[in-house]
Amino acid sequence: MSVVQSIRTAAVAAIKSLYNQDIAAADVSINITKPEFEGEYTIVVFPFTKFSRQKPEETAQRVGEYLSANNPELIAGFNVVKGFLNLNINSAFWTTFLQNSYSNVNFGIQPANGKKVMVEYSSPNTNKPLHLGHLRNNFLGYSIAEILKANGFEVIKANLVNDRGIHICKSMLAWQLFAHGDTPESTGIKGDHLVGDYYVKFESVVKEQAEPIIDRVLENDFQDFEGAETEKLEKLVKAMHKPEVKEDKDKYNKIMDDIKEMSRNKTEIMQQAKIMLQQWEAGNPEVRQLWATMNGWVYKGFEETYTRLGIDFDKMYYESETYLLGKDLVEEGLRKGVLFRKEDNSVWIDLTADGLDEKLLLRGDGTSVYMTQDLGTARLKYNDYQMDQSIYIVADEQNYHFKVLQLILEKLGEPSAPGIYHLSYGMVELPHGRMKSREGTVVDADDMVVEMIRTAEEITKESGKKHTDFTQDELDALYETIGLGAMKFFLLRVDPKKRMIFNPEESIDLHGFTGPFIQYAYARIKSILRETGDVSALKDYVYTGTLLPLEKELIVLSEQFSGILADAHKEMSPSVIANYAFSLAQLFNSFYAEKVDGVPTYSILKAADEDKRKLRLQIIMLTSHIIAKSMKLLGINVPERM
RNA sequence: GUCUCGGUAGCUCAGCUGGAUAGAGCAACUGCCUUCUAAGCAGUAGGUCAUUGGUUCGAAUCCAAUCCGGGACACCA
Repeated sequence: MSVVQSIRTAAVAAIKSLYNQDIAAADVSINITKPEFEGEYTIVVFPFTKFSRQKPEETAQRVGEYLSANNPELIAGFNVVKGFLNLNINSAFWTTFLQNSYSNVNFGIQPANGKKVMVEYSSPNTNKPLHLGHLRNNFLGYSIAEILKANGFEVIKANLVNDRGIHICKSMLAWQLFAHGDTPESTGIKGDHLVGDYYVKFESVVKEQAEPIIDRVLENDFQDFEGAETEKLEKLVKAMHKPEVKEDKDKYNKIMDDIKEMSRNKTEIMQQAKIMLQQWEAGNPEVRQLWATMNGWVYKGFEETYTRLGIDFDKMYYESETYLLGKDLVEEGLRKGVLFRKEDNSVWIDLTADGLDEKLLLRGDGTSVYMTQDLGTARLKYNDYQMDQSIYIVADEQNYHFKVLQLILEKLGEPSAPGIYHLSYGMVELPHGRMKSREGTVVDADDMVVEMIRTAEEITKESGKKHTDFTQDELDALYETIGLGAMKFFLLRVDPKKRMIFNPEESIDLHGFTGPFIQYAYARIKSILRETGDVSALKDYVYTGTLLPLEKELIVLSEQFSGILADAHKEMSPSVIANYAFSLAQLFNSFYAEKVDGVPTYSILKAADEDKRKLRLQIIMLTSHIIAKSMKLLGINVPERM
């Protein structure tokens, strides 16, 4: 049981005994004592005054007296400042805790709780390489999965690959038209990048072909369109010329975008892509062959990137195998009367009672939409694993989609419904706004990784450290550890909910609140531990002297680790771990560096006596284990030397 | 228009289940390498916690309204 939990329990008993009042443990407000006051933890007693009918000071005094009298093993003393009861935890409690924990590399990790969770993340499209946004998704998904494991859950890491659809056909068609048979082997270009290049090529041809169509539309010539489309365009063009629309830039741009989009759809190359999609769906052998070949290139490229990033999956799902799912769910829904059919044969669900709209689930021609497919996939996943929770790591632009997904599953009575959890994260943006592949402002993931590792090498060389006994392989591994560590930490240290801005002009820092800062603290500890020789004497050792301030602070902070793990899970946020690991490293650095008149206060190897040496060794060993574990939960490695 | 997320130091962010004088890092400025690794440490400076009201012994935190910014509300995925 953690210290805070012990205090809560004791406080509940105290209130019961003193005031005959039943309160919940969770209602005891406990803070970390501010540095300017004495003590480690503080109970806020203001809420107790309602039933104590005493002044806050008196209430605090009585509770303090009761606690120290009845829990001498835990509480050694207290002081009262206004309504704050500052508790001194018995220092034997801390040193016993330390002795129990210092050698445990899995300190804080929870035993299995019998619950199963799926985390779906990454889920890339196979028409272009990964970019910075995917990196945030990948690191988040990986880290959330590891955090869940540390909290005792069984975790299935899943990746649903978007390997079919019109966007894939675009790359395929452009390759067919313009590549002259180029392959990754013949060009030396990584497969996902090669395919991505043809996706870009496709878009540029569309743009070219759409221009004359747009021009005609703007001159009220609708020869490229028919029927309802012509009417819609007439309206749009008319609206565009209204003075109030011309004033409103947003409105004007929106109309212009609509016209552009409709025109793009009429281009010859877009028509060809649509035909190709139909051929793919019909199982045309030639198209399927090309599809398999090009996807194969992409997978090889992705595999390389995933391996380098240390990202892995337990289960792969492919949309080409799941896109037809969900139709049987729709049939069931119709039978149950949850869904309804319109005159044109399309199938809908009415969500207006829940404050949402009507949602289409099958088109008039019987084909399914994104939502239908996701409904089917949710059932497939559940049938595969019967997990208690299914987490989707997906950007916040899809908040509405997931809200609707869960609601529909609920209405259909699917057992997977209650477990659906959308871990919604904010987009990574550039200083000038969102990344747009059409505008070529996308930060490529592979480039980013190379750049970070190069920066790590540069800074390492500038640092003036002599790595004379490192082999070249060891140096390369070190740069990789530091570079990736900096990048992952950068993307994980911020609350997932918040969008973040990345400036490619400024390389990611390696100083301050960063991965390498924490890695450095770890390497420093390991450097000391290499010099200590036999540590078996620490095993049963419990320090009994007086703890100096930073010795105690390090133990207190370490003891909070399991609580931090629980918080990270509750908040679904790796940033909780990142912040904690940084605080711990920071505190260790102060401990390491403090000097009075040139004499280190907390020297370990040259401690004033054997007791202090043993105590401090236990402290830094525990610290090193927690740092290593925290970083592991973020998917970051720590170097033995740097 | 409706829904939703955000607005804290020049910049990037913590703190948000209400608690003591709002914290880090970067950038700026001052010190500290004959050292258990200076990717570090110690310090200075920097704030109307978007605004206004409300609830409370107590509000950055909860509620309401307003302003600013992102996103969503497709027979796209």
